[in-house]
Amino acid sequence: MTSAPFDERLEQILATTAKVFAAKGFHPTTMRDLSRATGMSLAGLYHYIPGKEELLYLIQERCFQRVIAGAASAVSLGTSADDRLERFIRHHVAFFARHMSEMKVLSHEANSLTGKRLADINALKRRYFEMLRGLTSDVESDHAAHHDPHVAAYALFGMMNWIYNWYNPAGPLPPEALAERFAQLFMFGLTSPAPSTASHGG
Amino acid sequence: MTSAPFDERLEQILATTAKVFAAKGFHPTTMRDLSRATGMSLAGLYHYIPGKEELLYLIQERCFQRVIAGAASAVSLGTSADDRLERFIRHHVAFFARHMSEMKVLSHEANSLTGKRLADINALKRRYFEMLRGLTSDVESDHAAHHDPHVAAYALFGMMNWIYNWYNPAGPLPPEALAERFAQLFMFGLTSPAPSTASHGG
DNA sequence: ATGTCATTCGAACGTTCGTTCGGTGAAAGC
DNA sequence: GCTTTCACCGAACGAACGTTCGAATGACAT
Repeated sequence: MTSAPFDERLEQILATTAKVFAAKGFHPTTMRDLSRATGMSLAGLYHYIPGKEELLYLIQERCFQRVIAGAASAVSLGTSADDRLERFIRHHVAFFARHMSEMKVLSHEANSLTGKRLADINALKRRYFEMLRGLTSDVESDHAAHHDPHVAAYALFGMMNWIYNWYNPAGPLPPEALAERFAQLFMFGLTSPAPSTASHGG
Repeated sequence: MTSAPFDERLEQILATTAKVFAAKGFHPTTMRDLSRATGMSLAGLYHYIPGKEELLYLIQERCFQRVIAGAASAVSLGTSADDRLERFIRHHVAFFARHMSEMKVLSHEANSLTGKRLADINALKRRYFEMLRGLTSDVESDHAAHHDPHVAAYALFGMMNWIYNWYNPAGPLPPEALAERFAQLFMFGLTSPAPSTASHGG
């Protein structure tokens, strides 16, 4: 029941809103901030969305669906437990680095939603987490390692979801290089010798 | 120029406020929430602090000073680069787990301050970060590892500072056990064989 | 030309926010 | 005994918030 131009305009609004939410945070951002950022009147915004919280929900829901689909696709190409986990890591980190605003909003505003919308997003989160926990569990079985797959999965998510606090995708370290380093670091630890790829010296 | 009973009352207020900030977030928390939580009138609160933001600042500043001092003390006992880094990790994780409210507020509300107060906290953050980067750098030198100490330090902070999202200090895994697992995981990776300590089977 | 519908707007509404004002009662100082 | 100081409060203030209202605009079908 929605028309194409309507959807395109909504998409623009969501993209702009994600940037503002990422920069200022959800709660400090006012509808007047979004009005300014989108070049639209306050009332005009309400033609596209029923309220501020729905904007946050739409940003999180779309982003999460994409990251889950991408991860499933990446993992499906794996040839071993180790390989599948490394592919998951590389996909998540690279996706994060390439969609910093949306992923920051997803990570940082995880509890800014309420009610059904919060429950919806939490369901996606659980699905994604179980996906990773399956992988860490398989890897540990293969290596007879005695970590807890549950703890390992959360530790890895922490490592990866923290990057919005410091990483600059336009800096000297491109997203794929960051992803590779994270994969090596998590699989083999800080004390392991050089990763298999050539040195990144420069 | 402050009296002892005044300071004690302020300490109570800060402890209560930290819990509320941790539970609801800084911005959604209203002064009326804090009034209710402390059992004090709205105006009464302002007898102890000049404003809401100062509460956040005091919580973050005190907590950060404590964590920095504790880390310096823990690291000083180390006998090698590896040992010092492991001690840093164990201290940070255990401290985090034992002061979840304050550390969550420190991690999650890192950019909720403004102006001079923000600059103050950021200075402490830089000091703490450089402390860890020195350690990851030393460890990598010793092992001729080819990771980036900068990236490794941020990855580790992410791993550790994420725990407020999932860890329950009163659950089956006590803070020290969590700290030990994190240390092993970061030093040797997920694929490493069992850690040197006895198995935690059960 | 007329009616319809999507799109957009300026202006306002009611609420809630952080903060302040003017005060009260009790203890402390002299 | 009078005053000062401290700890605290009920009530209110002005500002800012999310949201809504009623109307204007333009495109397009009839």
